Amino acid sequence: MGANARFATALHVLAVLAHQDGDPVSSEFLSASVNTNPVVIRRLLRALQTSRLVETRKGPRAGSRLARSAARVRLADVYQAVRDPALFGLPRRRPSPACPVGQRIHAVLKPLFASAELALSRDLARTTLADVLRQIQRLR
Amino acid sequence: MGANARFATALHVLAVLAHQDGDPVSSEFLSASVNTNPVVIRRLLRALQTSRLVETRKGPRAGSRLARSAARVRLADVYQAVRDPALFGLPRRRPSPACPVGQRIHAVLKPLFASAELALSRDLARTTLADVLRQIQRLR
DNA sequence: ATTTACGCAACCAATAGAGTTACATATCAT
DNA sequence: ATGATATGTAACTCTATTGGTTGCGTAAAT
Repeated sequence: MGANARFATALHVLAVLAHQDGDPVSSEFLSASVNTNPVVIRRLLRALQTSRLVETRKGPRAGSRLARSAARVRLADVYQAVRDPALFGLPRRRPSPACPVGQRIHAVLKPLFASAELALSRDLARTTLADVLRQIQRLR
Repeated sequence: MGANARFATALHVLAVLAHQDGDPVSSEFLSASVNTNPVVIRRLLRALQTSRLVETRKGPRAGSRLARSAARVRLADVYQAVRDPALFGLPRRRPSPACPVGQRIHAVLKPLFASAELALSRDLARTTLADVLRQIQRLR
């Protein structure tokens, strides 16, 4: 998939849940809309469950549904639920401690990266899942 | 490497260039500070050259140096130079056109993603390479 | 009980990126 | 000119991540 496509897929899934408001939706159904395997969807749903964005029941006529109204789900919440641990990673290999720059660069960069990611989250918090659903329905 | 570690490595390289202000620095020297292979650094430098952030000369006593003062290099410029084409990718597999949500979700998400990335860039534009160097030197 | 759908482990495949090697090319110094 | 130096670039391997897939156990509704 593309870079960080989990976020887009999560929003897709949540949009379907919002669209089918109330009714539990099976991972089979979701995977058909996303065009992938049900297990991939279940993996994604687990992250959304952990963040209390969706609830899932087992058994016949079961599936997943939103744990709160779509208006209360901000894109920033979804991003937090499924994002990679670090948007801006640091290289695996440690810089040379012999170089004055290498010795300190990572310590300097960390808070700068944190600030940038905060700015990102703030922007994502401006839009809710309800907004997304509204736009989807407006496109008809 | 970690996710998007190219950005951190690029900033590391540029910080070294700023630190050695004026003097051309070889990819050999840079790779020692970053703790990697010179070719990896040269690949990175090419992206920075393309964005006119560094200039490189060949031959003996040659190497790379900043193409403008460190105060004129914003982190957002560096990010633009080395970032992945799309911060938030879309899944490779197209959603089902049979599903009303799947049919439209990507079109709705695209501008939302663009807005978030713009917010990110705006934050990164608040800091310059000179700021980074100053902080490194302050840590002594 | 039977059926349905999730949970989860295990594995394979595709992808991207770093790392590496090798060699051609440009340029400086003499 | 010539030799030394450092980049440019292609080609390859290695590794990590992620999606995709299969199989089976388990919970819950009827």
